Amino acid sequence: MSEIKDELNNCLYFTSNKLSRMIGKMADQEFKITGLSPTYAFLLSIVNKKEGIVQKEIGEILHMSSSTITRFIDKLENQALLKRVKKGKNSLIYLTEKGKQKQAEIDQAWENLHQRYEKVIGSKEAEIVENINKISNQIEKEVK
Amino acid sequence: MSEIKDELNNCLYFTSNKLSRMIGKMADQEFKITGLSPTYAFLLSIVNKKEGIVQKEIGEILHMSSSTITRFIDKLENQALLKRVKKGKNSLIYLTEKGKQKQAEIDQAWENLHQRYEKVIGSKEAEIVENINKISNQIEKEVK
DNA sequence: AATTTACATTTGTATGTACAACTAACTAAA
DNA sequence: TTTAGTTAGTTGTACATACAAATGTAAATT
Repeated sequence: MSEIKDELNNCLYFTSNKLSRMIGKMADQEFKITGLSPTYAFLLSIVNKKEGIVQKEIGEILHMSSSTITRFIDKLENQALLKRVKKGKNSLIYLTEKGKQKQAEIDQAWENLHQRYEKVIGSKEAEIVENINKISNQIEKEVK
Repeated sequence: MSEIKDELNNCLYFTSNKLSRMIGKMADQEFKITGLSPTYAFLLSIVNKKEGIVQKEIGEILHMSSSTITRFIDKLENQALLKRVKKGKNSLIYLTEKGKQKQAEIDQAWENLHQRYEKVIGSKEAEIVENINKISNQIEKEVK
Protein backbone atom coordinates (compact mmCIF):
# COMPACT_ATOMS: atom_id res chain seq x y z
CA MET A 1 0.00 0.00 0.00
CA SER A 2 2.66 2.49 0.91
CA GLU A 3 4.88 0.75 -1.64
CA ILE A 4 2.57 1.69 -4.43
CA LYS A 5 2.57 5.30 -3.29
CA ASP A 6 6.34 5.23 -3.38
CA GLU A 7 6.34 3.74 -6.82
CA LEU A 8 4.03 6.45 -8.06
CA ASN A 9 6.08 9.15 -6.42
CA ASN A 10 9.14 7.87 -8.22
CA CYS A 11 7.44 7.99 -11.57
CA LEU A 12 8.03 11.06 -13.67
CA TYR A 13 4.78 10.61 -15.54
CA PHE A 14 2.77 10.55 -12.39
CA THR A 15 4.54 13.31 -10.52
CA SER A 16 4.54 15.72 -13.41
CA ASN A 17 0.87 15.13 -14.02
CA LYS A 18 0.23 15.88 -10.43
CA LEU A 19 2.33 19.00 -10.47
CA SER A 20 0.58 20.17 -13.57
CA ARG A 21 -2.82 19.78 -12.00
CA MET A 22 -1.81 21.49 -8.76
CA ILE A 23 -0.10 24.47 -10.28
CA GLY A 24 -3.03 24.58 -12.68
CA LYS A 25 -5.36 25.15 -9.78
CA MET A 26 -3.19 27.89 -8.43
CA ALA A 27 -3.01 29.53 -11.82
CA ASP A 28 -6.76 29.33 -12.27
CA GLN A 29 -7.20 31.08 -8.98
CA GLU A 30 -4.79 33.86 -9.83
CA PHE A 31 -6.11 34.39 -13.34
CA LYS A 32 -9.65 34.66 -12.12
CA ILE A 33 -9.26 38.43 -12.05
CA THR A 34 -8.83 38.39 -15.82
CA GLY A 35 -11.93 36.32 -16.50
CA LEU A 36 -9.74 34.00 -18.54
CA SER A 37 -8.00 30.75 -17.89
CA PRO A 38 -4.23 31.00 -17.89
CA THR A 39 -3.54 29.46 -21.26
CA TYR A 40 -5.99 31.77 -22.98
CA ALA A 41 -4.34 34.67 -21.27
CA PHE A 42 -0.91 33.55 -22.45
CA LEU A 43 -2.20 33.29 -25.97
CA LEU A 44 -3.40 36.86 -25.75
CA SER A 45 0.00 37.93 -24.47
CA ILE A 46 1.67 36.26 -27.40
CA VAL A 47 -0.49 38.15 -29.84
CA ASN A 48 0.16 41.31 -27.91
CA LYS A 49 3.88 40.85 -28.39
CA LYS A 50 3.50 40.07 -32.08
CA GLU A 51 0.42 41.44 -33.78
CA GLY A 52 -0.40 39.62 -36.99
CA ILE A 53 1.19 36.38 -35.86
CA VAL A 54 -0.04 33.26 -37.66
CA GLN A 55 -1.70 30.45 -35.80
CA LYS A 56 0.96 27.93 -36.52
CA GLU A 57 3.54 29.99 -34.73
CA ILE A 58 1.29 30.40 -31.72
CA GLY A 59 1.02 26.64 -31.58
CA GLU A 60 4.77 26.29 -31.68
CA ILE A 61 5.29 28.78 -28.91
CA LEU A 62 2.71 27.12 -26.71
CA HIS A 63 3.70 23.60 -27.78
CA MET A 64 0.14 22.80 -28.58
CA SER A 65 -1.51 21.17 -31.56
CA SER A 66 -2.97 23.40 -34.22
CA SER A 67 -6.48 22.11 -33.65
CA THR A 68 -6.25 23.22 -30.06
CA ILE A 69 -5.10 26.65 -31.17
CA THR A 70 -8.01 26.89 -33.58
CA ARG A 71 -10.39 26.21 -30.75
CA PHE A 72 -8.78 28.69 -28.41
CA ILE A 73 -8.84 31.40 -31.01
CA ASP A 74 -12.47 30.64 -31.79
CA LYS A 75 -13.35 31.30 -28.20
CA LEU A 76 -11.25 34.41 -27.85
CA GLU A 77 -12.72 35.74 -31.07
CA ASN A 78 -16.21 35.08 -29.71
CA GLN A 79 -15.34 37.14 -26.69
CA ALA A 80 -14.10 39.84 -29.05
CA LEU A 81 -10.64 39.82 -27.54
CA LEU A 82 -8.91 39.16 -30.85
CA LYS A 83 -9.72 38.81 -34.52
CA ARG A 84 -8.59 36.74 -37.46
CA VAL A 85 -7.62 38.33 -40.75
CA LYS A 86 -7.53 35.68 -43.45
CA LYS A 87 -4.67 35.98 -45.84
CA GLY A 88 -4.30 33.13 -48.28
CA LYS A 89 -3.99 29.97 -46.37
CA ASN A 90 -2.95 31.80 -43.23
CA SER A 91 -4.90 33.51 -40.52
CA LEU A 92 -3.20 36.54 -39.08
CA ILE A 93 -4.21 37.26 -35.51
CA TYR A 94 -4.68 40.73 -34.05
CA LEU A 95 -5.90 41.97 -30.70
CA THR A 96 -9.04 44.04 -30.54
CA GLU A 97 -9.21 47.13 -28.36
CA LYS A 98 -10.87 45.05 -25.69
CA GLY A 99 -8.05 42.54 -26.00
CA LYS A 100 -5.43 45.20 -25.55
CA GLN A 101 -7.15 46.47 -22.47
CA LYS A 102 -7.03 43.03 -20.89
CA GLN A 103 -3.28 43.00 -21.03
CA ALA A 104 -2.71 44.92 -17.82
CA GLU A 105 -4.83 42.51 -15.84
CA ILE A 106 -3.08 39.57 -17.41
CA ASP A 107 0.35 40.89 -16.51
CA GLN A 108 -0.83 41.45 -12.99
CA ALA A 109 -2.23 37.96 -12.67
CA TRP A 110 0.92 36.50 -14.06
CA GLU A 111 3.03 38.35 -11.56
CA ASN A 112 0.78 37.35 -8.71
CA LEU A 113 1.07 33.74 -9.73
CA HIS A 114 4.83 33.92 -9.81
CA GLN A 115 5.05 35.51 -6.44
CA ARG A 116 2.69 33.02 -4.96
CA TYR A 117 4.51 29.92 -6.07
CA GLU A 118 7.86 31.46 -5.39
CA LYS A 119 6.80 31.81 -1.82
CA VAL A 120 6.02 28.12 -1.76
CA ILE A 121 8.99 26.64 -3.53
CA GLY A 122 11.54 29.17 -2.42
CA SER A 123 14.77 30.26 -3.88
CA LYS A 124 15.48 27.25 -6.04
CA GLU A 125 12.67 28.38 -8.28
CA ALA A 126 14.62 29.42 -11.34
CA GLU A 127 16.71 26.30 -11.29
CA ILE A 128 13.74 24.01 -10.98
CA VAL A 129 11.82 25.65 -13.75
CA GLU A 130 14.84 25.50 -15.99
CA ASN A 131 15.26 21.83 -15.27
CA ILE A 132 11.66 21.07 -16.04
CA ASN A 133 11.92 23.02 -19.21
CA LYS A 134 15.03 21.22 -20.34
CA ILE A 135 13.57 17.81 -19.65
CA SER A 136 10.37 18.48 -21.45
CA ASN A 137 12.25 19.67 -24.51
CA GLN A 138 14.32 16.51 -24.55
CA ILE A 139 11.29 14.35 -24.16
CA GLU A 140 9.48 16.25 -26.85
CA LYS A 141 12.19 15.35 -29.30
CA GLU A 142 12.22 11.72 -28.23
CA VAL A 143 8.53 11.32 -28.49
CA LYS A 144 7.47 12.75 -31.76
CA MET B 1 8.60 37.49 -29.72
CA SER B 2 11.54 35.66 -28.27
CA GLU B 3 10.91 37.58 -25.06
CA ILE B 4 7.54 36.00 -24.71
CA LYS B 5 9.02 32.57 -25.21
CA ASP B 6 11.47 33.30 -22.44
CA GLU B 7 8.72 34.49 -20.18
CA LEU B 8 6.78 31.31 -20.80
CA ASN B 9 9.82 29.16 -20.24
CA ASN B 10 10.35 30.83 -16.89
CA CYS B 11 6.82 30.13 -15.81
CA LEU B 12 6.28 27.06 -13.69
CA TYR B 13 2.68 26.75 -14.79
CA PHE B 14 3.60 26.71 -18.40
CA THR B 15 6.63 24.46 -18.20
CA SER B 16 4.99 21.89 -16.03
CA ASN B 17 2.00 21.74 -18.31
CA LYS B 18 4.30 21.17 -21.18
CA LEU B 19 6.24 18.49 -19.38
CA SER B 20 3.04 16.79 -18.42
CA ARG B 21 1.83 16.67 -22.00
CA MET B 22 5.15 15.42 -23.34
CA ILE B 23 5.73 12.69 -20.81
CA GLY B 24 2.07 11.87 -21.26
CA LYS B 25 2.70 11.09 -24.88
CA MET B 26 5.62 8.90 -24.02
CA ALA B 27 3.60 7.07 -21.42
CA ASP B 28 0.73 6.54 -23.82
CA GLN B 29 3.12 4.96 -26.26
CA GLU B 30 4.63 2.64 -23.70
CA PHE B 31 1.32 1.62 -22.19
CA LYS B 32 -0.14 0.79 -25.55
CA ILE B 33 0.88 -2.83 -25.01
CA THR B 34 -1.54 -3.00 -22.09
CA GLY B 35 -4.49 -1.59 -24.02
CA LEU B 36 -4.93 0.94 -21.22
CA SER B 37 -3.89 4.49 -20.70
CA PRO B 38 -1.30 4.95 -17.97
CA THR B 39 -3.54 6.31 -15.26
CA TYR B 40 -6.01 3.47 -15.65
CA ALA B 41 -3.13 1.07 -15.41
CA PHE B 42 -1.90 2.70 -12.23
CA LEU B 43 -5.34 2.46 -10.76
CA LEU B 44 -5.33 -1.25 -11.47
CA SER B 45 -1.95 -1.57 -9.80
CA ILE B 46 -3.25 0.16 -6.73
CA VAL B 47 -6.11 -2.26 -6.44
CA ASN B 48 -3.71 -5.11 -7.04
CA LYS B 49 -1.68 -4.01 -4.04
CA LYS B 50 -4.72 -3.58 -1.86
CA GLU B 51 -7.75 -5.61 -2.80
CA GLY B 52 -10.94 -4.22 -1.32
CA ILE B 53 -9.66 -0.68 -1.22
CA VAL B 54 -12.33 2.01 -1.14
CA GLN B 55 -12.61 4.61 -3.85
CA LYS B 56 -11.80 7.52 -1.63
CA GLU B 57 -8.41 6.10 -0.85
CA ILE B 58 -7.67 5.52 -4.50
CA GLY B 59 -8.42 9.16 -5.11
CA GLU B 60 -6.07 10.19 -2.36
CA ILE B 61 -3.27 8.05 -3.69
CA LEU B 62 -3.69 9.36 -7.21
CA HIS B 63 -4.45 12.91 -6.03
CA MET B 64 -7.57 13.00 -8.12
CA SER B 65 -11.11 14.03 -7.36
CA SER B 66 -13.59 11.38 -6.39
CA SER B 67 -15.76 12.02 -9.42
CA THR B 68 -12.84 11.24 -11.65
CA ILE B 69 -12.23 8.02 -9.80
CA THR B 70 -15.87 7.04 -10.17
CA ARG B 71 -15.57 7.52 -13.91
CA PHE B 72 -12.35 5.56 -14.19
CA ILE B 73 -13.74 2.70 -12.21
CA ASP B 74 -16.88 2.71 -14.34
CA LYS B 75 -14.77 2.16 -17.40
CA LEU B 76 -12.55 -0.47 -15.88
CA GLU B 77 -15.59 -2.27 -14.58
CA ASN B 78 -17.09 -2.20 -18.08
CA GLN B 79 -13.96 -3.84 -19.37
CA ALA B 80 -14.34 -6.42 -16.63
CA LEU B 81 -10.95 -5.63 -15.17
CA LEU B 82 -12.27 -4.89 -11.71
CA LYS B 83 -15.52 -4.97 -9.80
CA ARG B 84 -17.26 -2.96 -7.15
CA VAL B 85 -18.70 -4.56 -4.05
CA LYS B 86 -21.03 -2.12 -2.36
CA LYS B 87 -20.79 -2.05 1.38
CA GLY B 88 -22.80 0.62 3.08
CA LYS B 89 -21.77 3.96 1.77
CA ASN B 90 -18.52 2.57 0.46
CA SER B 91 -17.59 0.71 -2.68
CA LEU B 92 -14.88 -1.85 -2.17
CA ILE B 93 -12.86 -2.51 -5.28
CA TYR B 94 -11.49 -5.88 -6.33
CA LEU B 95 -9.68 -7.08 -9.42
CA THR B 96 -11.28 -9.69 -11.62
CA GLU B 97 -9.25 -12.57 -12.96
CA LYS B 98 -8.82 -10.66 -16.17
CA GLY B 99 -7.59 -7.68 -14.18
CA LYS B 100 -5.05 -9.77 -12.35
CA GLN B 101 -3.75 -11.11 -15.62
CA LYS B 102 -3.15 -7.61 -16.91
CA GLN B 103 -0.73 -6.90 -14.12
CA ALA B 104 2.30 -8.41 -15.78
CA GLU B 105 1.86 -6.29 -18.87
CA ILE B 106 1.37 -3.21 -16.77
CA ASP B 107 4.55 -3.81 -14.81
CA GLN B 108 6.40 -4.31 -18.06
CA ALA B 109 5.05 -1.10 -19.59
CA TRP B 110 5.90 0.80 -16.49
CA GLU B 111 9.43 -0.45 -16.52
CA ASN B 112 9.81 0.33 -20.21
CA LEU B 113 8.62 3.84 -19.59
CA HIS B 114 11.11 4.35 -16.80
CA GLN B 115 13.96 3.08 -18.85
CA ARG B 116 13.01 5.20 -21.77
CA TYR B 117 12.86 8.48 -19.96
CA GLU B 118 15.86 7.66 -17.87
CA LYS B 119 17.81 7.40 -21.08
CA VAL B 120 16.64 10.87 -21.98
CA ILE B 121 17.09 12.72 -18.75
CA GLY B 122 20.05 10.82 -17.49
CA SER B 123 21.37 10.25 -14.05
CA LYS B 124 19.75 13.15 -12.28
CA GLU B 125 16.47 11.36 -12.69
CA ALA B 126 15.74 10.44 -9.12
CA GLU B 127 16.61 13.88 -7.88
CA ILE B 128 14.42 15.62 -10.42
CA VAL B 129 11.44 13.43 -9.77
CA GLU B 130 11.83 13.94 -6.05
CA ASN B 131 11.95 17.67 -6.52
CA ILE B 132 8.85 17.71 -8.66
CA ASN B 133 7.09 15.58 -6.15
CA LYS B 134 8.03 17.83 -3.26
CA ILE B 135 6.93 20.94 -5.05
CA SER B 136 3.61 19.56 -6.07
CA ASN B 137 2.88 18.50 -2.54
CA GLN B 138 3.67 21.95 -1.24
CA ILE B 139 1.52 23.56 -3.88
CA GLU B 140 -1.28 21.15 -3.19
CA LYS B 141 -1.40 22.32 0.40
CA GLU B 142 -1.28 25.95 -0.59
CA VAL B 143 -4.01 25.67 -3.11
CA LYS B 144 -6.84 23.81 -1.49
C1' DA C 1 -36.40 6.68 17.88
C1' DA C 2 -36.23 11.00 15.25
C1' DT C 3 -33.49 14.51 13.51
C1' DT C 4 -29.49 16.52 12.11
C1' DT C 5 -24.98 16.33 10.48
C1' DA C 6 -21.22 14.25 8.06
C1' DC C 7 -19.35 11.44 4.62
C1' DA C 8 -18.77 8.43 0.09
C1' DT C 9 -20.24 7.96 -4.20
C1' DT C 10 -22.59 9.26 -8.38
C1' DT C 11 -24.38 12.30 -11.96
C1' DG C 12 -24.72 16.49 -14.80
C1' DT C 13 -22.12 19.48 -17.02
C1' DA C 14 -18.12 21.96 -18.63
C1' DT C 15 -13.20 22.58 -20.05
C1' DG C 16 -8.69 21.58 -22.09
C1' DT C 17 -6.56 18.98 -25.18
C1' DA C 18 -5.28 15.64 -29.03
C1' DC C 19 -5.63 12.90 -33.29
C1' DA C 20 -7.35 11.89 -37.72
C1' DA C 21 -9.74 13.25 -41.61
C1' DC C 22 -10.87 17.08 -44.39
C1' DT C 23 -10.59 21.56 -47.13
C1' DA C 24 -8.38 25.24 -49.12
C1' DA C 25 -4.33 27.34 -50.84
C1' DC C 26 0.30 27.48 -52.19
C1' DT C 27 4.66 25.25 -54.49
C1' DA C 28 7.24 22.37 -57.44
C1' DA C 29 7.74 19.18 -61.21
C1' DA C 30 6.08 17.19 -65.54
C1' DT D 1 -0.16 24.72 -67.41
C1' DT D 2 -1.70 20.77 -65.46
C1' DT D 3 -0.69 17.61 -61.89
C1' DA D 4 1.11 16.13 -57.62
C1' DG D 5 2.69 17.17 -53.29
C1' DT D 6 2.94 20.15 -49.16
C1' DT D 7 1.28 23.22 -45.76
C1' DA D 8 -2.28 25.96 -42.68
C1' DG D 9 -6.30 25.81 -40.80
C1' DT D 10 -10.83 23.57 -39.50
C1' DT D 11 -14.07 20.02 -37.97
C1' DG D 12 -15.60 15.65 -35.93
C1' DT D 13 -14.86 13.03 -32.30
C1' DA D 14 -12.95 11.29 -28.13
C1' DC D 15 -10.70 11.35 -23.56
C1' DA D 16 -9.08 13.03 -18.94
C1' DT D 17 -10.36 15.71 -15.60
C1' DA D 18 -12.85 18.99 -12.32
C1' DC D 19 -16.63 21.25 -9.74
C1' DA D 20 -21.13 21.52 -7.97
C1' DA D 21 -25.33 19.38 -6.99
C1' DA D 22 -27.75 15.14 -5.92
C1' DT D 23 -28.19 10.67 -3.60
C1' DG D 24 -27.63 7.34 -0.28
C1' DT D 25 -25.75 5.82 3.99
C1' DA D 26 -23.73 6.16 8.65
C1' DA D 27 -22.89 8.58 12.97
C1' DA D 28 -24.04 11.80 16.49
C1' DT D 29 -27.33 14.53 19.08
C1' DT D 30 -31.73 15.41 20.84
